[in-house]
Amino acid sequence: MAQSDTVTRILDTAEVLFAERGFAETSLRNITSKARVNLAAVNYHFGSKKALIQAVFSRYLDPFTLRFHTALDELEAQHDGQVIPLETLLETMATTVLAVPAERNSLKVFMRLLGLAYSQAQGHLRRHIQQEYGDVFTRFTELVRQATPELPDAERFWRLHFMLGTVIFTLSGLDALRDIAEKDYHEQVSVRDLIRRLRPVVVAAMNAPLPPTLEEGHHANAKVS
Amino acid sequence: MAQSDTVTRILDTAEVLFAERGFAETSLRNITSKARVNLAAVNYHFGSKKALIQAVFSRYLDPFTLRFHTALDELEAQHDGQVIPLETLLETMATTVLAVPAERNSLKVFMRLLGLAYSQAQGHLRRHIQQEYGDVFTRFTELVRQATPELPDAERFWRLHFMLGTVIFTLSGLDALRDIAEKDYHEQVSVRDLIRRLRPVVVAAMNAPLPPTLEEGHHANAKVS
Amino acid sequence: MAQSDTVTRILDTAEVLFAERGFAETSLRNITSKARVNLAAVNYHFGSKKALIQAVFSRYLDPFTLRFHTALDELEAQHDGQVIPLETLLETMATTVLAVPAERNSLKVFMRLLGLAYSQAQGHLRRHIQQEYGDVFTRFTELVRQATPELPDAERFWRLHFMLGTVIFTLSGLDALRDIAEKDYHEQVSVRDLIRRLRPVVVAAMNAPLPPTLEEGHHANAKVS
Amino acid sequence: MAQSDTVTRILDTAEVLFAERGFAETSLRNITSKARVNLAAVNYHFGSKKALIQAVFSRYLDPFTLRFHTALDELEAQHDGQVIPLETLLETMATTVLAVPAERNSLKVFMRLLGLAYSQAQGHLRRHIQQEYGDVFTRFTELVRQATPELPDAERFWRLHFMLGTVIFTLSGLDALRDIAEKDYHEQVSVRDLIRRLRPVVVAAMNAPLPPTLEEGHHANAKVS
DNA sequence: TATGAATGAGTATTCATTCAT
DNA sequence: GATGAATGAATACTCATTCAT
Repeated sequence: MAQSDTVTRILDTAEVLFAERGFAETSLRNITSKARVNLAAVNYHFGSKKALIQAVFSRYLDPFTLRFHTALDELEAQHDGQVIPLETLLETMATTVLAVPAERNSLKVFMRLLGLAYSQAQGHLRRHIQQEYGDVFTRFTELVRQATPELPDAERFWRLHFMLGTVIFTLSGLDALRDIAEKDYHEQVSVRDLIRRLRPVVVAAMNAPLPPTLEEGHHANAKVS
Repeated sequence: MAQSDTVTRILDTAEVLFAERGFAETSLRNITSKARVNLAAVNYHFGSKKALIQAVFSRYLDPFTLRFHTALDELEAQHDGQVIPLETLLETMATTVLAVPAERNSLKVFMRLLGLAYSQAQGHLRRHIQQEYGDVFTRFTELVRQATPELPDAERFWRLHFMLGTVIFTLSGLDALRDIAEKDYHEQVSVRDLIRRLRPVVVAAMNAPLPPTLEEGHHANAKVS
Repeated sequence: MAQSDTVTRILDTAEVLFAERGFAETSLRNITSKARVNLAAVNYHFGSKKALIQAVFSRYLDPFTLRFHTALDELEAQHDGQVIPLETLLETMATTVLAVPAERNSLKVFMRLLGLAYSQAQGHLRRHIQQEYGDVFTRFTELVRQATPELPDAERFWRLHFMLGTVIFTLSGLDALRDIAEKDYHEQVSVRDLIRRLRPVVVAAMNAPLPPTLEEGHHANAKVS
Repeated sequence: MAQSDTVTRILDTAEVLFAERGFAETSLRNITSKARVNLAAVNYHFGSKKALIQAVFSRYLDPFTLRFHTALDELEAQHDGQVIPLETLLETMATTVLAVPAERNSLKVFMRLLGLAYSQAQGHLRRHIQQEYGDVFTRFTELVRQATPELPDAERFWRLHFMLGTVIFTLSGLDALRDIAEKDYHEQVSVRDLIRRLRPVVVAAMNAPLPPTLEEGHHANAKVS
């Protein structure tokens, strides 16, 4: 158990420090000294810093993938071949996202990590995530496609990413925003509260009217790369 | 020209490398060697790496602030005390954002930098931006407030940040997304094209129905920190 | 032995180089390259250059403090509550000072280091010495007080420091002075020889007549800051 | 006059900073920025940092040498071939030392600088001082020799340096000692006050009985290098 | 005469990783 | 299975000095 304990303490400490400072700004010394673990333990147990970063993500994403597949299985069984409404799909995803960290650490940390995964120069991480967890997202987007037949494929693709940006940006920068919100509007904002606010916005965004096509749109008058 | 040249080359190189790899992952050696400039030149001209980072932002944000203030002045003059419609405000902002980098480097870099500013552990940078450029955003949000009187203040605050997330996330991760989009949908996506797609989404999101209040909403059944 | 060896070699080399050139003029590169040790070893074993400087002193002062306390214990036991004569106290201190470096390196190095500790801009070092080794000096000065009841406290304070200056200045600049002395007076001067010369001078200085009080002294006629 | 002004400001600033922190710890940047002078000015006007250090000393020592020679001329004229008493010689030296800085900056700075000259690794400085100002000290020690005919030459040499140590150590570390003295003995100590205390001590020290010769002294029983 | 720009060599320190035990 | 010691490479930054103007 001593080994397992060491591994767990490294992961627990690493995820918090990564979320707080980013990957490059968190040294193995930071992690091992805060975790009260030998400096060489990370390389011993994980092999490298990169592998540790991936392990931190796996601890969240593995159970998420499992649960999400199960939830989608149930949804499909319930609807028995019929189209699952968009709102139900989004609802299900939100519920699953919320459920996983509830078992473990905090949702905030998870979201910070997701934000970092996108913004920081960790190509290996993006590749790792894409490779290990791409399937469930492909399945999900296919269901979304069926739920929004009127949307051109490209439009749907972009809108899904618009919304991904909304969610990740907001939840990963939650602390800073929450501070401002509380100071200016004297409001206590919980993650659950934020999800409540997100729902109608996301739905409205997905159902927004289509943009004018390029032909009938305004003429570009400046070159922008 | 000698001084100006060195300073400019440092800034040009730094902004590209920062955008590609992030701040911590870009060393002064990286910058100076790629810019073909002496290693000590950064500290000579800027004082520190932090100051260089801030200078990179200032080169975008200074002209942006200037132009945006001017544009808002014009808008207010045109509407002569009457409320400026939300779409006009968003349109104006988009135009200004597009105009500035067009004079300089690329919009993509600017957006990547903005994304990094939010996600990376650069407290000094967030403070610097807030302090130097907070005014024009305050002015803008006040105009948005007048354009959306039916929205509660807190709701407007969050929706603006939802949309900020959408824009920054999408535009800052543009390259990766564009690759996928082109592969899957055989579509060439320009920034201008993306802005066209963003417009109806943002408007719809801002005008989405209000969420149910907490009292009448679903009961929370899981604790999420 | 590996660890002990590296640490010892760093300390041995550092104390010699510090004594020769001073702290600021001795770089960690100087030390590690001369000690045939990895450049990072100093930071690994000591944490910082400051800590190394303090460690160099501790290696002398720790055994000195121990021995001096023991010697004073013995003196007090011998005199059984009666006042210990000043000359005995000075004799004991001299003997202890001589004994410690005899076990280790050279007295000359120790004295050079002490001189540096006072003259160089190493506030941290003065604080460290004061804090770690202040007790034994307090004990010593208290015994000196009892041995010289006729001296006003302030006068005794200053005279002790006058003598400290004599000893440290002479012994720390020993090499240069010795060169001159040998050239001019064809005399081989050992440290032991110098101590012999110091004894009557120090005793006479401590027992010098009191200066005229300010009131009856010469009137100051020039302002000196 | 602009040039002269620049030179003076550099010298004024340099002597203060050198006295506060030492030579190595004071950079040309420190000096020039505090003096509000161009960074290249030191090298322009003095040629190098070493030359600046020497110039700082010359500004004190040149007038000192002049005055001291004059004072000794007068003394010799007054005593007309007869031996000048030791106390008179010491008195004259003290007066001259006090007089020079009174015209310029502070005595404390001068003494700090003298202390540094001895303790810091500035071989060039010691050589410079010896070479430029050795004569007047040779003249002075010859007069001291005549005033103390009973002292063996070597003994006189050492005692003079003992006293040099007393004076330089005390006056150069004055600030720290003054702080302690004021805290412990509630005494305000001026330099003039300290000189008053030094006088009887130095005289007593110079007149101390001769030490036992080596033959009749205690036998050394430990080798000390 | 004076200075802003530039530079090559240097500083202490930190890094992830390796290795012998 | 685990760890203290060690290391080579890199980090940001500072230095005194030079040089073109």
